[in-house]
Amino acid sequence: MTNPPPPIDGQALLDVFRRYLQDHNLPVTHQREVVASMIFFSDEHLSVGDIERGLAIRSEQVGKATIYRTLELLATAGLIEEHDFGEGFKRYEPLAAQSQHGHLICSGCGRVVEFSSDRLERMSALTAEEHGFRLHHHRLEIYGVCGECQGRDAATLQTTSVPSRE
Amino acid sequence: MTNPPPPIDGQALLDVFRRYLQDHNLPVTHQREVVASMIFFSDEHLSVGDIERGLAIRSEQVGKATIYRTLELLATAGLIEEHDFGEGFKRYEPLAAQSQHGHLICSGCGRVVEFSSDRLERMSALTAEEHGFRLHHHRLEIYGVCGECQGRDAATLQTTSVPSRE
DNA sequence: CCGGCGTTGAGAATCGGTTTCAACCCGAGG
DNA sequence: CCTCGGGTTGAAACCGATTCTCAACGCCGG
Repeated sequence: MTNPPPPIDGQALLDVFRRYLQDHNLPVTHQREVVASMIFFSDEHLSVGDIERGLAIRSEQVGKATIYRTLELLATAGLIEEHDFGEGFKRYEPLAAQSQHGHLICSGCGRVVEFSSDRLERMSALTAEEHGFRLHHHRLEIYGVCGECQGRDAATLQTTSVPSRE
Repeated sequence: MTNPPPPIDGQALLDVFRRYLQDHNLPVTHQREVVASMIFFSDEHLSVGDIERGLAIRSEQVGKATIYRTLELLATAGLIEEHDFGEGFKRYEPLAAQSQHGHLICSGCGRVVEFSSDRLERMSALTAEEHGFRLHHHRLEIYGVCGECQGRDAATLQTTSVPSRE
């Protein structure tokens, strides 16, 4: 049930980002470093709001335009991945160069659990091929209710009558 | 390789929707019917803009607030599905009560091809179970470049370096 | 045919995200 | 160090999608 803690080396990613900037003749600015750090040193899927808030707590003020621009850079560099879980905004996570993975999303508490699967890899490659597509990447999201929330819901249903609405 | 034309019976879905409204003591209004029809009788993944435009062509004027409200109703009723292909707005498609499917999205032309796969069904069920989740639904999107666009890209690359036929 | 209650729709508000542009900073060259 | 120039920054304006507001309206049971 508990997923293993991500073995992400934020410092290493940050170094790669610095080198990426240098290689592309782009200035290594303080803002770029702190925004990148926020994501690299987090094991959550952060939203831009999360990043803004986190920076404010650290007394690092960075305009949101710069946050978005840095995220775009990081995505282009292939160091982070953008996700849309249908909340009306996007979330970002450091991209462990390792294999791709899917997301299990709890409709109850919003928790996101990552998983990877060779089966998934093989299947999407096969499917793309069948339709003449050159595969770039895929995105699998499984929505459901996690064990905890199932327990809570069951308890709630005991104490309340059945609501026809939701 | 070509995907079969959708065997969606729009009329049946519309009937289900009417019954759903009656069962929930909600008025069956003209607006609700025409908005639902737009989606039920289309085999595309329509955006709200598409729906507005389509209704305007039919000389059916429906406020966008009502369109959104009807879409929410339809989604709650489980008759349509909401999709976000990262275009900055959402798209909707009638939900054939049948099996779920995934989407192949061409990064070149934006074309969306549907596919279904028992393998996918089994895999997501298994994955959810492994993590203690009660599966609700899943969403698989495979991004790549379709055959046509691959051809066009190849041709473009030719003409930029080598003077040849168009 | 009536009345109540839910629906409708125009417009305003919200909200995530992008653009603008003048001030500013990184970093190569003196 | 100092200087310069192009890329970067950020406040605010802008944008498009979606939601909210609220008075007028229409469905439907009686």
